[in-house]
Amino acid sequence: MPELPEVETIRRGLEAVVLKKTIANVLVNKVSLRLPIPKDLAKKLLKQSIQRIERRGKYLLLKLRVGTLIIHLGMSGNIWIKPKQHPKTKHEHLIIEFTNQWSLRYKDPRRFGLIDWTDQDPNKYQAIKSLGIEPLDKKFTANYLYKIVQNKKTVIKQLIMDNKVVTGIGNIYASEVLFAAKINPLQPANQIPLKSYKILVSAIKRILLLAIKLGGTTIKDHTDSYGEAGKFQNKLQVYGRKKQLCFRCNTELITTKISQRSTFYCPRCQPNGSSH
DNA sequence: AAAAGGACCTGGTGGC
DNA sequence: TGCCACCAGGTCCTTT
Repeated sequence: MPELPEVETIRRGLEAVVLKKTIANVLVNKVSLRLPIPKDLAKKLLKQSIQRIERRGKYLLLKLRVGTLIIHLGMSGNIWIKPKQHPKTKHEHLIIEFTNQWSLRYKDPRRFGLIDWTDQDPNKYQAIKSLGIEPLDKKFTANYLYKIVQNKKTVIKQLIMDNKVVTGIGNIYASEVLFAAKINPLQPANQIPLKSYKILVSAIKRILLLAIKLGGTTIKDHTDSYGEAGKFQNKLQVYGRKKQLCFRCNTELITTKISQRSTFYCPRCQPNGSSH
């Protein structure tokens, strides 16, 4: 479910409540996520406090005085802050209780997410060290993408969703940024001129920043850490608008699959063959 | 080496 | 009401 703006929304919400609070109790569900939750996690966390909360792509890094808790929300994950006495609900796989009245609840019905622990620099952690550049980093530029693309035949939508190239853009925002840049999602990446990459890169930055500002996109169940829905779904131009008309030119939008993921675009605003 | 396809899961929806 | 097929904000592994 969550892409960069949703994860960032959750990061900011957590930061406001749990920073520097002492951990009094930890409850771990035994079921496996993408990996098993470390058996000794409670021991590692107990009596510590979270010093900083960072984000790398779609990963949250909760940095303690000793070690880092690494969290990924997969497709259906969320983190809520609830009063400790609030009854445990289904699929809450990790509950961290603080010495005050609050608790952090990690919930992930589909269990594609990840909860892990590292004593080392998290940038050396397997899943994180292979990540590409952050899209909101100044070093993420048209020239950067253009250079990478020269030996890639993949279609542009797959390229911008490739976490090794640029991390954090998922299925919703991929369709949205390509519409904004008037690039057809099926266009081979190496056929797109630099000029179009400039438009694309600025569309990516602009749309991600706006989505963060609006608290992310709530299609089904994304919320911030207090349970509030996002507002970017009201700004979606193509994603989820099956058989509806383009807001810009009134043409019926096309829905297709690219590597098994639903893809939406306007055949008139985003013609194939001409990337502008 | 790169690309395609399947696997991993639960839950919601729409058709019959 | 039930059953079934299909869909979903992601990643990883195997096969071509």
